[in-house]
Amino acid sequence: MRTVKDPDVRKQEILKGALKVFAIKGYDKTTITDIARELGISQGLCYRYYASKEEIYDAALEEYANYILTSNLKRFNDDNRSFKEKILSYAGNLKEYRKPETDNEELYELFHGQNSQKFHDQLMMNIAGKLVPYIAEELKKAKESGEITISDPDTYAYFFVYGQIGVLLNTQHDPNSVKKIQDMLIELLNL
Amino acid sequence: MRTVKDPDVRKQEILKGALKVFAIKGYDKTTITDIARELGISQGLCYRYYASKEEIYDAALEEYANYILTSNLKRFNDDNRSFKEKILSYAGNLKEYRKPETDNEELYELFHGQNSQKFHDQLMMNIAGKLVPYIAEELKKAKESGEITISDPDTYAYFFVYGQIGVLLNTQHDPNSVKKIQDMLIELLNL
Amino acid sequence: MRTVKDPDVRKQEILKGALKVFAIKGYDKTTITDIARELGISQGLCYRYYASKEEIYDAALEEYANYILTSNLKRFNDDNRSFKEKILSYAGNLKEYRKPETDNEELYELFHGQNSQKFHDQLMMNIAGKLVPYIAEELKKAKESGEITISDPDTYAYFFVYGQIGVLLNTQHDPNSVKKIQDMLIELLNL
Amino acid sequence: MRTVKDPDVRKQEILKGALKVFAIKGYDKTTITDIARELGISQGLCYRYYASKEEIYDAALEEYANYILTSNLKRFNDDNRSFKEKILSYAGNLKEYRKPETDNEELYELFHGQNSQKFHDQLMMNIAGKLVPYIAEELKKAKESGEITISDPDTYAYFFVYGQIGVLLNTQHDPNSVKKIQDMLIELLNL
DNA sequence: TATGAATGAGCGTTCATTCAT
DNA sequence: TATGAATGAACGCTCATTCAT
Repeated sequence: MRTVKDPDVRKQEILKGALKVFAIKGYDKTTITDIARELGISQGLCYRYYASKEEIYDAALEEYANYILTSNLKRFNDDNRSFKEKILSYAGNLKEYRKPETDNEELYELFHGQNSQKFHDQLMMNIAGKLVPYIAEELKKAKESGEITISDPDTYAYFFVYGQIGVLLNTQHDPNSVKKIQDMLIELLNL
Repeated sequence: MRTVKDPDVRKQEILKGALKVFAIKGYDKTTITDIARELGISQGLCYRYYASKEEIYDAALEEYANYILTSNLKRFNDDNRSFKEKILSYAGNLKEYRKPETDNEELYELFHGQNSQKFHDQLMMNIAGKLVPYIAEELKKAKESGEITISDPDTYAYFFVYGQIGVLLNTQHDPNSVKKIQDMLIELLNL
Repeated sequence: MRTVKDPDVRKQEILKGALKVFAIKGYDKTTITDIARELGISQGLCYRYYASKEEIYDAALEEYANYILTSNLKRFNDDNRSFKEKILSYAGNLKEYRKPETDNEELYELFHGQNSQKFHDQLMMNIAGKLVPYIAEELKKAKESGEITISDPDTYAYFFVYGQIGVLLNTQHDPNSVKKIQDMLIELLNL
Repeated sequence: MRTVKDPDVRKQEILKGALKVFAIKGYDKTTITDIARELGISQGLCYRYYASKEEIYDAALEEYANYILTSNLKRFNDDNRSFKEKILSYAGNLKEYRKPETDNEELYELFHGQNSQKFHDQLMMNIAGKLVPYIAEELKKAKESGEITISDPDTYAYFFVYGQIGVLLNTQHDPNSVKKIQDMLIELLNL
């Protein structure tokens, strides 16, 4: 059975299948055959679109990180909201990154498997790195407008992004974790 | 050339060699042969002391994490110091975890290689997890003594540990990173 | 040099090559590399068709046992022959199991090597186990028709099959062994 | 802890320990370390008395085969018994080879393990080979004395020894197997 | 474009054997 | 004589990658 598809569609499709398998089994334990079987294609085809397994992995991780970031920033960039609203909502956003509205719902469950820890951490780190500039930007604006008093917005940005991830990473099963972070932020920033 | 050594010495020696190679090349790319060659022993000998490559890796990571933690806590547990002193010094301590006084100096340079990112991250995560309880403890004491006003010390502990690591991780080449963190902490905690 | 073949053909081919090498060197001393080299293929290919060395061995032994059994039963099941004819011919059949009419002629010589003793024994045991039910069936028919007088056909079946194998095994180089067995059978069963 | 023993005692001791482990685990899966551990000695010591693992195995198998043979022949060689008594008792003897009177009782259970099949078969084959001459001798005497009428005692000897083993091998759990063989022998030989 | 049979380098691991003590 | 740490060759097996179809 030989199905011909538009190259761009195929490329995207491979990424999606790879993402799922990598998330379940982790990089090492995932084979190209696994990915091909997941998609119902041959291994050879993967190599028409990506030069190596590593390239597929990187692309898949990047893709997913961007996807999460984008859906989070949608709410974050809403200029009608105050700094306080934005900064407080972001903890909740991050927590729910695993509940995408679209067709990735099945992934939600995957990240609770044991094998996905490393993937999970890497994803978090990737997202955190991308998120920092946006938070820094907000902090700078808030500083200029006098809403908050801080010395170095960049340091704060790193600190807040990674700090929140740390809390979320370690309190995954605490339903109040978001609330606790928000309380803390209010205290710390005198909001 | 056959050199017989005390089992405990050998076991430790293997850990040290493994640590170095893992740090340089990362888990996957490191082979048992690499480790054996590094130490000038046969691969078979590694398996006399550890059951598998993974066991060696875990032991090496754990060992190093404990080493760093211990040397940091030495200063941290000094009860003559005030809360402020302790909390401010800890950022500096963490930053210098790669400059042990003893014989691990050679490792210092290793962590800048490209392949060590994953190892580095895992090490950080491991240390962070171990560190949190101590920070939480200090925060609780400071809260009770009225030095600071915070709602939930546990959340703060995660937040501060991971937040600081995030800053350090991303500003490795900024000589002022410690100073910046300290300034931020003073502001945030009104110290 | 890459030769693509039909999977079924390849699978059979591997079995045949494996059979030869196992017969020469025995299970332990045979490596997958040996088998691959014998066939002029890569070791990896063996694992595409069989999950392990043991699986290859079992399949090869089984295959050959069935082959011998089938060619023997062809003559044995000829209902035009009397019980006496059948039971006497079977010793000769078994002796000649190593002289297949088709393309296995080369195997004939192999079973005289020193290393093949274990393989040889196992093959014999396997065939014997498969043969017993047929002999038992014949004995039951002959008992019912009054051709012979025996108490327990099943016991006789085991006894006769293994007994004959024992003789053949130990008199491989005696050209009269078949004749001797036949004489004995005539005496024992008063045929 | 270093225990010095008489060389001959040690050599015998090693054989006994090896026998046990080989019987349980089979040749391949048994390591020299296993044997050494069983005996509470070092692996190195095994090599002072035997040149290789295979030599230990062969010696152990041979030793045990001889042991069983000897204890069986004790009863068999009793010249006060008639041919009929001897030939009928031998099936029972063989069946009980695994119940030695002395200190090998523990071995009795071992031969029921899954791994011991090959060892078991080899042992049987070995014993059978050794037993044939004695049976042949008895048959010749009986033929000369007119107790039985047979053409070629040697062929009969192989046939009877292997035939009986075949029955015993395949009816291990039938408590009447010995009785069935004896009935058959009486019929076949008109005893 | 797509398939999947075939390759082959390389891995983790085992263990009979050696030898410094 | 006895130990057991050390060796190293070899094994079974995996899998990213290639290529004939």
